Amino acid sequence: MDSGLLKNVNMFSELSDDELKKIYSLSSLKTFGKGEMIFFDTEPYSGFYIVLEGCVKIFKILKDGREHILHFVYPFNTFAEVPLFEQYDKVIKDEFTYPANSMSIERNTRLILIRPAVFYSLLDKNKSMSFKIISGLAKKLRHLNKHIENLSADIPKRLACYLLELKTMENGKFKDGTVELPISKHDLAAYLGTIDETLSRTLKKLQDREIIEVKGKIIFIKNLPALKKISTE
Amino acid sequence: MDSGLLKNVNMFSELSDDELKKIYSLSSLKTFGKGEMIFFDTEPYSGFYIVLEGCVKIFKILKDGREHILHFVYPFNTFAEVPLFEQYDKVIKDEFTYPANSMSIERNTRLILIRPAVFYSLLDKNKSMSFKIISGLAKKLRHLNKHIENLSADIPKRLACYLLELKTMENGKFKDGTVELPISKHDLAAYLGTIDETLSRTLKKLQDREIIEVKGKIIFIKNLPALKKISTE
DNA sequence: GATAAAAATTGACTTAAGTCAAAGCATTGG
DNA sequence: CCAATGCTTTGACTTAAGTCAATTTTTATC
Repeated sequence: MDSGLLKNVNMFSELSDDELKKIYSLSSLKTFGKGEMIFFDTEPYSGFYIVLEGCVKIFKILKDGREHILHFVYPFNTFAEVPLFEQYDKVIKDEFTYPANSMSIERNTRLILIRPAVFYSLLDKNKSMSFKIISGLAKKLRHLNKHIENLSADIPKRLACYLLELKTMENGKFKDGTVELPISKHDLAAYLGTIDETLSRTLKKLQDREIIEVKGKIIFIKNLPALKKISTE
Repeated sequence: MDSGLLKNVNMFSELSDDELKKIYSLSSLKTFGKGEMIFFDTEPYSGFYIVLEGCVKIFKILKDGREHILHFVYPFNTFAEVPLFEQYDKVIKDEFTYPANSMSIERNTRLILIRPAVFYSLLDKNKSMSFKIISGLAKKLRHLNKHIENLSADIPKRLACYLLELKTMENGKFKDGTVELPISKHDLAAYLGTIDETLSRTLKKLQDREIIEVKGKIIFIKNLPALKKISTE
């Protein structure tokens, strides 16, 4: 009986045999060949996975077609559990998608899929605070994830993403498309993973192309569609 | 009384006024000027911080002196809480250091320092499973953190780090300094944030310098000190 | 308001790493 | 055992972004 294997999963290590059997009976066992996709990042979230055998890669496809791998997952580790802690309501309503793609990279990868409802009922005893902490950590994970994604793009793109994010955050502070950098240009350069000179030149290039206008820390966005294009292309 | 401010901290939002007062009385209030260091990543861990006012940057100093910022932290958010969930024993014994550096980037940054013991006694009600989940998330956070760090290094360094990590992981599989890549070179390239050709050339360069010898997925480490040097310089 | 100090910009140069195209190896299945 | 497909390597070329050095602009302080 495979349910005993679940004891090797850190998260479940202190559950009773009965509880393990129940989880097992409520979950799906799936087998994948090498190179088979497990899920895409466009797909609605339907639960997290435990690797019993084989290996899985978690990755993003960059716009230019390259793939950027975030994790390899080995037996008795879980993946795609983070969305469970992000926004309970949305997960329950199937309004969430997987945060990345996953593919089996071994011939005989065996997985267990744990559905959200099964997991939430387990978690039911430990409420409030612990859940909040987890939620906070999940947010940071998500943030770092995005950061990594940004770091493999070129500087104009990273800058465009930052400006657009800033515009969303500051929403309402200025009527028009103006944003104000909340940090020094030196700090912004370091945040974008580059150096002062390059940031300066990149800002200038965008200004010469009439996409933005820079006045110290105040930046007028003169051509929003163009900026959006840079941030996605 | 400042203890009421703590209700704005997500993690504490459901605690009673008495509990908040207790936390406040057991913690230290600190004020920093712009550019003042809050902690270094070489310093023993002594608790996590809550920003009441101002702004803090969390960053790593790269070997060439550049700084790479991981987060900005704004009022009512916490930072340096992750070590609390990593290895309880080590935190308690002061064997942990902060995972990054932090500096105030505003004139009048006010912070509260929460010591581990205070926090753990709060958490005491929610044990076992929730704690394990948190611990799992924390591990991934740490992993992503390292990944980001790697991405701002050049490819030879990223590769050297990977090989050394692999050597540690596989410890004992081979007697000598040999390692076996557990993934395809294509996947390794994507994991290192580069492309197949560059990985191939980088391996060759290391081989020409007699630091390693590549035979398919088997890699003999012929000059460990040199590899270590590349991974740190 | 003058002067010092810090922050930001600019130019000339270098280099790491990506692109494109082609060839060479190796697995694997019929 | 040999096609056939998928990995891996190599070469020639391009380009984004970093370095170094100097200057200009902005900000703070007496």
